[in-house]
Formats: sequence, structure tokens, C-alpha cells
Amino acid sequence: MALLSIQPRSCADPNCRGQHAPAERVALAVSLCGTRGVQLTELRRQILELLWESGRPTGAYELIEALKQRDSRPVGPPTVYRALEFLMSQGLVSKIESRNAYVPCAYPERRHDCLFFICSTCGASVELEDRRLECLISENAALIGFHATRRVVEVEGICTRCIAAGAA
Amino acid sequence: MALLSIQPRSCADPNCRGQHAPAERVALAVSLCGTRGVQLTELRRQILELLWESGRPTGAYELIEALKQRDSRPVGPPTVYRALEFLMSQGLVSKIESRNAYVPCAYPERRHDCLFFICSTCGASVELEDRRLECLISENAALIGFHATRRVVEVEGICTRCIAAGAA
DNA sequence: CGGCAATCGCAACGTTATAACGTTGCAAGA
DNA sequence: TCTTGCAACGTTATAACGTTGCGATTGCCG
Repeated sequence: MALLSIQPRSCADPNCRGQHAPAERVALAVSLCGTRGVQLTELRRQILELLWESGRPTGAYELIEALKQRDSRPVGPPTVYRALEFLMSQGLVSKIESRNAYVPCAYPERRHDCLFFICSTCGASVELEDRRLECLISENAALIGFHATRRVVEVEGICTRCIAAGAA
Repeated sequence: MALLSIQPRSCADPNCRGQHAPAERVALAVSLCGTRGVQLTELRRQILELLWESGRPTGAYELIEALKQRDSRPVGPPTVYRALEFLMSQGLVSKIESRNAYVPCAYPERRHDCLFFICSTCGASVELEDRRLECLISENAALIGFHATRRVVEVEGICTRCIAAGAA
């Protein structure tokens, strides 16, 4: 198991690297849930925040560890899985099936299916959206009379950064 | 856990429904492996056969059960996973990531990535191929400088048969 | 026949997910 | 105030999926 590397920073210093983004993401989620009349509880909020801070697909048990270290609150697997289920139902999080891990969703206000690129070297993932891809899948589905409800598109490979690093 | 439903038939009777197909599929695999100079051992062959006979994505532990019932040979998880790994390396089997289950591949001679449709009602899966889809994914990959090595495209929904049955 | 690599058997363990049941906290209405 | 209802969370155990490590066996090839 990879070492736990979720290390939130307080973001008051000039060395803060992109740690404001998680806060903004969470703020968006808070307002979104307010609008929708659903409860983004403290636990759910924290898990979403951890996912944004992590920067890569993160397993449920990693989240359990991170929560324990963050505020010495021990939570069991069902608790975390329930929170993840809620976050997924709101489009705030997606599961990366090929990794059994979870990522925060960049555009929770749009209800679409995403296209994920996961780097096998550094583990980072990138989320894209392509309407044409969804159309093509629908087209194929129609071909066999299939009614699609969920699309999982995950691409494994090597990201730009790792290609560059490997070439050096 | 769903009831084990892998029930091979001897295929000598006139009521045989599609059970010749698995035999033909396996025969193709045998010749293919012969050509490639790799060993499709008895165990590997049996697992491939079971997958063809199953007709739906089948878990590793289900295969273990089926093997035990088929010829009272008890095999452990590592044995089955190794065989599956071999079959996947030869393009004879694919893993359905969203189900942690395995399906036989219809076109093992072509080395491509498939598009799977999995029915949430009956569990059956259909394999399609669409070159345009692969192109579109490559295009998106190029956009972010990503070098793709594996594409996972799985669509969950309801198949024609189940739509019809539900409408009745 | 001897050597070697590939395959298989087996025990133990690690990881991911859920079942089953109980508890807490809050809010509406008699 | 009671009590009823409900959503969220806690706890234990267990199911389901997958891996490691090592030794035994098989089969190929000189």
C-alpha cells in the first residue's frame, strides 16, 4: 500500500501551491448542495476536501487513514462508503473503476459522464468531457437496443509530465 | 452472491442451445495459441470455456466454484488469477472493471480495445468495437499530451431483452 | 537423462466493500 | 413535554476480490 500522502496546508504562507483550489471547490459544493436542498455534512465535506487535496484517485481506506490523522476521529468503512455514495449521487465525486479509487469531479453542476486519463506512473488523473464521445456511445447502444444509464470511460497511460521526466 | 449458474451441457442432444459456440470459441483459441507459441494449458482452456458458457461477466471466485463442481478439482485463487492474466495477455479475455468480473473476448485475433454494454438487470454483457471511439479517445489524449496504453469503456444500462420483459 | 523455465498448488495475507444492527440528533405535531 | 419519524453516523463482523511467497511439478530441449 502506498504511503499516505494527503497533507493539507493552512494556505497562509506564500509557498502555498494550489491549495486554495480545494477550498474553492468545496465552497462551490457547499453552495450547490444548499441550492439542491441536500446536506453536505461535515464528514462529507471533509472527504470531498481530502479528495481535492490528494490530487489523485484515492481509495476509501486511504481516506479513513487521512480522516484519522486529520482530527483523530476514527471512522469505519461503511461511514466513508456512505459519504462517497452521497458525493457520487450529487456528481461531486466519481469512482475510477479500474483503480477502486475516487476522484473529485470538476463540474458537479453539469450532469454528464466524464472521460478519465490516469497516469500509471504518477497516479494522477485528468478529467475531460467530450460530447461527441457520449454521442458515439449512445449510437452504439442504439445499435443493439440498449438503454444506457452510466458510462465508464477510463484511459490508462502516461501523462505529459511523466513522459518528460522519463525522457530526461 | 448470485447462484452459480455455469452448467455446461454435453451437446449431443437436439435441444442444445448455443452450446456449440463455446466449443468453437475454444477451438479458435487453441489454434491461435498454437500459432503464437504460447501454452493454452488444460486449466486455462477450461476457464476460457467456462467463461464462454457463462454468458455474462463472471467473477474469479465463481470460476473457482465452477471448476470444483466440474471435475472436483479444487483450485485456489492464485491459480485462477494467473490463468486469467494469461488469457487477458493473449486477448482472449477482458476484465469488466466496473464488476470485478471477466468476459471472453470475441475477436482475440484483433488487438483492439472493446466497448462493453452490461445489463444491470440480467447481468449479460455485449462486446462491440468502434474504431471511431478509439480515435476520439486518442484525440482527447493528444489534447493533454497523454500516451494511452489501455482503454476501458463500459456502459451500464438495460438490454433489449430486459426492456421488453419489463414492458410486458 | 539432466537442466531449465513455465506452470501449478497451497497457505497465508492484504485490500475493497457491504450486511446487519444500533445510536445520535433534530424537528414536527399531539 | 412526549413521542414519533427520519437522516446520518457508529460498530462489528464478514463477504468479495486479489496478491505474495515458496515449493512441487510438468514439459521442453539439448
